[in-house]
Amino acid sequence: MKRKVLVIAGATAVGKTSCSIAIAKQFSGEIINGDALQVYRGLNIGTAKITAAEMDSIPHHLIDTHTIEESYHVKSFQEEGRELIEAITNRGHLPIVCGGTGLYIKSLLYDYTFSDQAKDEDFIIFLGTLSNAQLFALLKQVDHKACETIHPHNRKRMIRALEMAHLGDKKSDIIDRQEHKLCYDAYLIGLTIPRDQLHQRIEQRFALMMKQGLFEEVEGLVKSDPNIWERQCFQAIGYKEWSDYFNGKATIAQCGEQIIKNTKRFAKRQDTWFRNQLPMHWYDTQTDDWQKRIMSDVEQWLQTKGDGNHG
RNA sequence: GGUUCCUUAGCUCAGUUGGUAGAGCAAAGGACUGAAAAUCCUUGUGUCCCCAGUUCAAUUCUGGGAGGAACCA
Repeated sequence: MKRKVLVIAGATAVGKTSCSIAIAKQFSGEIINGDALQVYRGLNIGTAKITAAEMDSIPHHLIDTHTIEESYHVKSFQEEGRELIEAITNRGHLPIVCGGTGLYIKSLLYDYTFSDQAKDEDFIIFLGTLSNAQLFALLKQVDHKACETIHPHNRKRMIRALEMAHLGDKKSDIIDRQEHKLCYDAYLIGLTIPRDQLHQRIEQRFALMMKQGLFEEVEGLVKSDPNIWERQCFQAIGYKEWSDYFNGKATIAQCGEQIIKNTKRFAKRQDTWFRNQLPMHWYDTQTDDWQKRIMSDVEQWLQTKGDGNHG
């Protein structure tokens, strides 16, 4: 029988965190963070990370597990997430994945496979010297099928596919070998709210972040690490935008505008992902009874036998 | 009060020697299998401020009106 996993997903600032706490309390759950950037210690305000007080003694996992010098990847998330689901289930608790990183959540729930092969840095450096057209031509030779889904301008994807082929397992072959079915008896909750209201919430939340000391947090990180701008974690919205300020190219207000704009775009991409990539059950947080409906739907789902046919 | 200039997409502005219009930004939609808060793709009908005149035809020319800007009193 498949393990039960509850997922709470949706765009940034819809209210996933408070929803997850309410559900965890009701069904004795433990929360697995599904946000790519909340694993980094020190990135707190800008990632809207849950505070110890907000956790309300609900166990949380995959938060603050990495330093800002480290890099985190889907593969690690998938491995650690699966181990956690196992452990939490064995404890008699309900695993609840809560977050907004679509790829992470999908790779955890489905049979995505990532090889163990080590990187060939020299090869990647070589690929970096090629033009887009050259990369595409090369990919066409080694993995013709992958070309169908990778746009010839998307360097990152072309380089990765070429790397996979170089290491001996083509991207298209790996995908063909998968069943593309849920590995768990998962119930996916998608939180949503009309776009214009989400935009308002994003603006309000940014103002709150500034009040809570976002700028000071960034300033502290900049002072503590001379290479901070090259760190993977500093491609996060709410952090990367400040480089213009520290270079003297923008004011604090201008950086703030940029952060709000990027957050709105990000929220749109998240919506698109969850809408089209995963079998979500949507709940509009504008309706009065959305929490009640979630509680009763989850209750019902918990009583079914794990056949994985939800969604 | 006078003179000159301005009014076109959500915003900033091009433009049409008269044949109903297009850039940037914003926005919307989409893709996504080891950076994913990343990376990449697609999308422009709008009373061309209002009214009247000239004209086969006016957003474009003429007159009037409204709103705005600068300068002069």
